[in-house]
Amino acid sequence: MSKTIQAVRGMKDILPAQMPYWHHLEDTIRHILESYAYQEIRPPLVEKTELFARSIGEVTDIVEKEMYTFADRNGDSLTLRPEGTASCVRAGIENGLFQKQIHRLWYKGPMFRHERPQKGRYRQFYQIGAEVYGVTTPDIDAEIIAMTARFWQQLGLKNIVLQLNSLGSIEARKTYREALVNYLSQHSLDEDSQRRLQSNPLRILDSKNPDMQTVIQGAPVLLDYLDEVSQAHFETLKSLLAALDIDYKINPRLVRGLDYYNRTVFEWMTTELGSQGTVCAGGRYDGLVEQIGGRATPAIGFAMGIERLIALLEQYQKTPSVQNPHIYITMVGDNTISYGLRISEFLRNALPQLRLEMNCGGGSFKSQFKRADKSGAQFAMILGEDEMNKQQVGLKFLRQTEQTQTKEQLNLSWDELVNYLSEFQY
RNA sequence: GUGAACGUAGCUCAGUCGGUAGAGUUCAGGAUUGUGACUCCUGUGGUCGCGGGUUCGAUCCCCGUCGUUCACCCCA
Repeated sequence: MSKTIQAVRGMKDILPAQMPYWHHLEDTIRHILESYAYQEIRPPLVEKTELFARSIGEVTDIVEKEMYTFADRNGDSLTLRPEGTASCVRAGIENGLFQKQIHRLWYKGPMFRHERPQKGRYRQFYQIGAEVYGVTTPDIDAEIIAMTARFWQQLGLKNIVLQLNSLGSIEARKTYREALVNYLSQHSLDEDSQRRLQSNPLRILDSKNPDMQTVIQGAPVLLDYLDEVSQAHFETLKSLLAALDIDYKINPRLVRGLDYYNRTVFEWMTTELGSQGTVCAGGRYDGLVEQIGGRATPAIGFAMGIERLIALLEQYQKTPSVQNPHIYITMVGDNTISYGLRISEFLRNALPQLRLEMNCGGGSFKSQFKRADKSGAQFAMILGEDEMNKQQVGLKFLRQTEQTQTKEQLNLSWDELVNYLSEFQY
């Protein structure tokens, strides 16, 4: 034990028992994304550090203290991506995807942030995200939100609520920020808030400290500072959501942690995961492409935390179980192993859908049967010297279903076996 | 980064007011010389997270460290 190497802190193995949840979630989301005409993109996991510093914001926590940054052999500073949007934007610019075109992109994969691990928060965690480039109008905001709502509905997840806000234009946000800082500086703030006054004053509005609530109540409201265009954008979005019957709650204190957001921001939250309740979040970042060096291109996107969604799925247990083999092959007697191998390869040729598990590693006949039972297989195949000499197989039902009234063990030739199995409903 | 609780067999846990550990389960074998699920028997499996201190003696007490969990912070 003392010399064993453990996984690095905050990085977990996703074990076979969990895989059905992951597959189910990934498949469901991917099909929906495709039904909205999104196309997958897979940028590298590593980028130049500067990319994240410039997009996420120099003074954010992510960039200041949470990135896995290291020097490449040539001295370049590289970083394991802490989020997906920056890479997508970079890839889009580099490959000329945004030249007066509308692009709907999606990605999935691991992200890395050096945070203290906690429920729903890991140092390597998985996100699925989507982004749309080239659309200024709020129709796309509404479509994106409708699509995310469809995710939860399709996955059978309840109790996820939508919070919505508008940050206005970059200029409006700046004006508001000044007003807010001005107001807050005249009041006594707790330690965290004092720190945030410099870095991200809008965050102070989100403080959980009860002592801060009265100060927060009296603070100027962001929505009052919205420029006209942003206001109209927001109004249209709200009416579109109403037309789609999508419930939402305006949260004037909803600010995203990343600097690049403007106008629409939204968050899907649950109260069932402890303090990490945000399951999906996103918004507009109309200035980002230009900021990274591309031609000015409006954009909107979101990302969701897969571990958090899986945790919800597990609570509801709305998932198929692990894929058991259909047949477990047991063997006794001389030369029956090669007979078993030949039959199993023959069957895999004839019936590619079939899941076969060979008993490997020996063991008494009894223990082979125990393994067959444990494997969850529908059938045990028995291959002994008798069967081999007659070029047959024994097939025994291990489980009772409507289909298996015949509980008798069958003895079949190879061809009969293929016929029998091809008509069997699993 | 801050705080709290916890680290005993592959898994779930008990235990020793300080005298180097036990159950269930898993796995292997047997009762049933080629037939699982129930039952019974036997066996494998632990430097009690790691390092140091106190002590005749530490898994237990103390300190440190690593890890886990939860909360703060931050965020998906």
